Amino acid sequence: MAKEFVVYNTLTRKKEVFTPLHAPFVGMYVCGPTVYGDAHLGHSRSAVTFDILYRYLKHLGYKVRYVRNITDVGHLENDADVGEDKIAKRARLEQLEPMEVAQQYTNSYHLDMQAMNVLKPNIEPLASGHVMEQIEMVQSLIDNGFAYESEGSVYFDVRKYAESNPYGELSGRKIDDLLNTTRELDGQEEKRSSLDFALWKKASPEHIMRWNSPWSVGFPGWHIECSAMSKKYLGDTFDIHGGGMDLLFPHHESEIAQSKGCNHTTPAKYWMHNNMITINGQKMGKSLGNFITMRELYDGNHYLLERAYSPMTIRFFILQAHYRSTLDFSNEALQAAGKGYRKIINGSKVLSKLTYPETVGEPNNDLILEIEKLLADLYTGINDDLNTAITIASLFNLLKKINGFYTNKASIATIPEKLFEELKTTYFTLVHEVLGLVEEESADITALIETMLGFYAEAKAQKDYAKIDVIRAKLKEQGIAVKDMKDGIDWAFDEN
RNA sequence: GGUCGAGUGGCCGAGUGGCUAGGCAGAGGUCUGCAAAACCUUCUACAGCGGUUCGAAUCCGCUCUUGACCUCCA
Repeated sequence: MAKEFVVYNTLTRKKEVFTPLHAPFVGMYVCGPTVYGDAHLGHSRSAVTFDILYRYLKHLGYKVRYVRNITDVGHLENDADVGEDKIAKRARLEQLEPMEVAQQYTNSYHLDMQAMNVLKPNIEPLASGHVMEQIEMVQSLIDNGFAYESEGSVYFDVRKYAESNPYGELSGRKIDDLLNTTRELDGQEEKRSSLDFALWKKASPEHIMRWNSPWSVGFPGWHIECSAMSKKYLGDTFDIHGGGMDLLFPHHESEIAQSKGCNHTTPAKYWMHNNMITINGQKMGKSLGNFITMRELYDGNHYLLERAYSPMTIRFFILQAHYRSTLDFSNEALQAAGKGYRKIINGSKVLSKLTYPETVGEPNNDLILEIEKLLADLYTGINDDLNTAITIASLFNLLKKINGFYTNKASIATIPEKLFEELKTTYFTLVHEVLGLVEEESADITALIETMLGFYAEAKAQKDYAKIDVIRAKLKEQGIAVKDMKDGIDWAFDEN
C-alpha cells in the first residue's frame, strides 16, 4: 500500500514528504474561479488537479477540510475601465445585477465541474459574503503598521513589510527588480511605492458593487479575500494552499504578506501550483481570447474542435500529464485520451465480472511478481507528487494482465486468490475513487443495451447473420460495440 | 529588459547517469460467419555543438527555439 506521500512545495522549491500539521486533519485552500465567464479548459485543470489531491488525501485516511472560494467581487481591471470591478463591468454590459452574473456563472461552473466528477469542496465561500472579515483583516494590517490609508483607499506597504519579512519568498522575486519592472497602474500617486497593492479601494461613483468601511464606501482589493477566508475556515496556519501557477505572483505572494502581516505566521505549509494548458504552445486564457470553454468542449461547438469531447475524456486528458507540466491542447491528444479512458473503464467492467476459479492451478511465479510490482507502481506514481501519468501507465500494464485473465479465465488460478482480490480492489479504488474516472452512461441505458443484446443472442443461436449484422450496425450507430466472445456476448461503449 | 521554466519518436506525454514508460496512430499476426475487442510481434526519440564520465537523452557550458510570470488570469 501507500508509502510516503511526497509533494512539490513551491515555497521551498523541493519535493517534501507530506506531513500534516495536525494529523489526522488536513486543511487545504485552493483559489477558485472568478465568476464572470464560463469555465474553460484551464479552470478544469486546476479543479481536477486539486480534486485528485483531495481524493488522495482522503484515501490516505486524512480528515480533510477542503476550501475553494468563488471570487464574485474584487478583481480590478487595468484597461480603459480603470478601477472598475470585473463582475460589475460584465453586469453593466448585460444589463444584469452583478450578483445575477456571478450566480449564473457560479452555477455553470458547478455543472461543468460536476460533469467531470470533480468533488465539491467542504466549504465554498463567496468573497462577497466575507467583506466583514476582509475589512477586519485590513484594519489589523493598518494596526500592525503594514498598511496605510490614502484618499479613502488602503494599500499594503510592501517596503515596510520587507524590512522584517522576506517579501518575494514564494515567487523568488526581489524588491529591486520589481521596482524596475512594475508597470504604471492607476492610483499610483496615492501609493507610497509602486510595489504596494490595494487592500481596499474607494469606489468611483459608477462602481456598482460597494460596501461601507472605516475608510470609504468601496470594495476589497485583489488579494485580501483569500487571506481572510482561509484564515476564517482553516486558521492562521494550515496545510496546503493550491492554485494555478499564474497566481503565484502577485496573488499568492501578496497573500503570504497579508497573512504574515496580520497573524505573524506563515499561512500555509505547502504551496502547490498546477501548470497551464496551452493551445498552439501558448497559454489558454481569458485575456488572450484563445480559450475553449467546457461547454464548447462537451458540445464540440468551437471552430478548433473536430468533435465533442466528453467530460471524462477531458478528465483523463488532464490526468495523463503531470500537473506541473504544461499540457498542450489538440484534437489528436483529446481523441487519444478518449480511447484511453474507455480502455480503463472497460477494464474495470471486465474485472468486475471475473471471479476466482474453483480449481486451483499451478502458480505462475513470474506473473505473480509482475502483478505485485504493478500494484505497487500504482502507488509509486501518485505518491510521487501526484504523478498520475505513472499511475495510469501502470494501470494500462495491469490491464494487459486483466484482459489476459478475461480471455483465459482458468489462468486466474495461477495467482493466489488473495492477490487476485487485491488486484480487483486496488484497480477499482485507484480508478474510481482516487482518479475519479467513472462510467459516463447511466444504468438505464445499460439495461436497455442488455435487452437489445438478448435479441442479438437469439439471432446468433439461429445463425441468422443478416439479423446480427443489422443489430450490430444499429448499436454501432449509438456508439456501442458488440463483441462476440467465446463464452457469450459482450459490449462496450465505443469512442468512435 | 528582469526572474523562472521547457525542447523526448507521426501525435500526446512520463522518466532520468547504465534497466521496454504509457496512450493514440502505423505495420504484421492469432482469434472470428464477418467484425469488434483482446492478445502477440514490430517501426519511428531524447533541439544543436562541446565537456565531465567506464557509460549521458539524463550532469556542466555555450548556441538556437520556445513558454510563463513581472497587469486581472486556473
